[in-house]
Amino acid sequence: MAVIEAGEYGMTFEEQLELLTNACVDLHTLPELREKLELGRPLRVKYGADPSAPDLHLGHSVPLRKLRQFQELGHQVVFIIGDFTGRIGDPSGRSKTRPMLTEEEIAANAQTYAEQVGRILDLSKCEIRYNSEWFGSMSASQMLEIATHYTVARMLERDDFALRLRDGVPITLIEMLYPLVQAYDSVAVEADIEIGGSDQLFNLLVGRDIMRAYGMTPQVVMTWPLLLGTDGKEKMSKSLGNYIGITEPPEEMYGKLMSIPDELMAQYYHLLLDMPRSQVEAMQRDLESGKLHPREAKANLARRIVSLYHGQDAAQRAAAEFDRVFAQRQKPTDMQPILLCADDINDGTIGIIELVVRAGFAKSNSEARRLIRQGAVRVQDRVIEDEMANIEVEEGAVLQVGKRRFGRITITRGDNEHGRKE
RNA sequence: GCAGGGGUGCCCGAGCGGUCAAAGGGAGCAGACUGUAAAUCUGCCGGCGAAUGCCUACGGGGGUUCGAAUCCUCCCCCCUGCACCA
Repeated sequence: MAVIEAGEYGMTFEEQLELLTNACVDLHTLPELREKLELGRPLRVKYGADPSAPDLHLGHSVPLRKLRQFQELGHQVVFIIGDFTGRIGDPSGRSKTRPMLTEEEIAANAQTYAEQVGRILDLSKCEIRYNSEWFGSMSASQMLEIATHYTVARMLERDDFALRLRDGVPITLIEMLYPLVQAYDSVAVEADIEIGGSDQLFNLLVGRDIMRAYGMTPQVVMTWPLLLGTDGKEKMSKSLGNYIGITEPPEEMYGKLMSIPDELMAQYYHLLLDMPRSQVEAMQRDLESGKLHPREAKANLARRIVSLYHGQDAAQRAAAEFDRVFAQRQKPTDMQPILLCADDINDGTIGIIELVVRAGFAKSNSEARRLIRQGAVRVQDRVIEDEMANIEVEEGAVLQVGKRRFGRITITRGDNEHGRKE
């Protein structure tokens, strides 16, 4: 999974700089970065992870891929797991209380996290640190001392604090302390550089101040844009459901990538495939002039991204499958089974509503009924419009709901357990 | 602690005794159109039911009423201002 193509070694200094700063939004500061790189030693590049959300998506992959590049250039990645803060819990954001995590949960999350990160980074070369290492044994007075180095006014400069204050959304004190805690991590691990998403800019900059307060050379801060989600409107996030997980199967990933709005392609090429700006612009010109069909550009994008996580063969197969189902309107080669057993079948038939629910394509009978009324349900390519219809049960018969959900009837013998929990 | 303003469906938000499963928007789903894109248009969007309908739901408990999301009461939570304060 080469992040950097041929010629990665023996890159000139300027080439390295260009690679590392590609797509970067904030850089504090370029002269300092040069200076650090010129030291000629492996730099300590810090990245913080939140152990409460172990599911990684392509949005997370942006900084992670950047870390990978640092790694390839011989630098030391320092991965911080924020277990100390995670254990405290925090009513952060709007009104949702972030759950307190137990040690076991954090350990489990960290494990899941590591597995996923390992798909992008060479974990054997990462230094993984838990911040309870230094905070766990810290005295209250040491903790308070950290707080002497920052003012409330400066904390309120942070956009989301300012907005929440204005809108009357509560801000707890612990939230104010978080940036300091994160900043102190940089002191503890002696970070040379800290990278993150652009939403982290404030926290990363606090790190610089706190390091200075502790008599250290401030870390260089670099941030990358937050990747927009598949809806093209909001940043990619699991809770908004507009994400593409890095562990998703190739077909799924490919399909989701094909469904992004065209306007998003440039960003995805730039951030997820490291295409330099000049090339992105060239591509956009070709799209505008009609020299390049958007569909082609998107298919190429999807194939290349899927390749990163599943290899070229899988990406190729996903692409072929996609064309088969959507361009040629054929059925997918693999369909999820709809398990039915003798109990479910009356005189060789099953009610269409029950079938749709059983297949998992509707959460309730009402929903199934609606789908049928709307002409979304097909059995063996025939639209079923009568919600009372009984369907002949045949092994291998295909149920389709909407454009993309397919299931294949599979008859099982023996007692039926699914669907009737009592 | 005092005063005032709030808590409504997945989210935002209107309703302020019956006509409320609750306006409107967003999200979601489906249909049309397409490049499974976006945009647009149409429909759906608590559960059970073939259906008249029934059940559950407007922070929680109790009450008034023929009838409560709407009124009273207690409790919980949030916000704002004032007071208090190391």
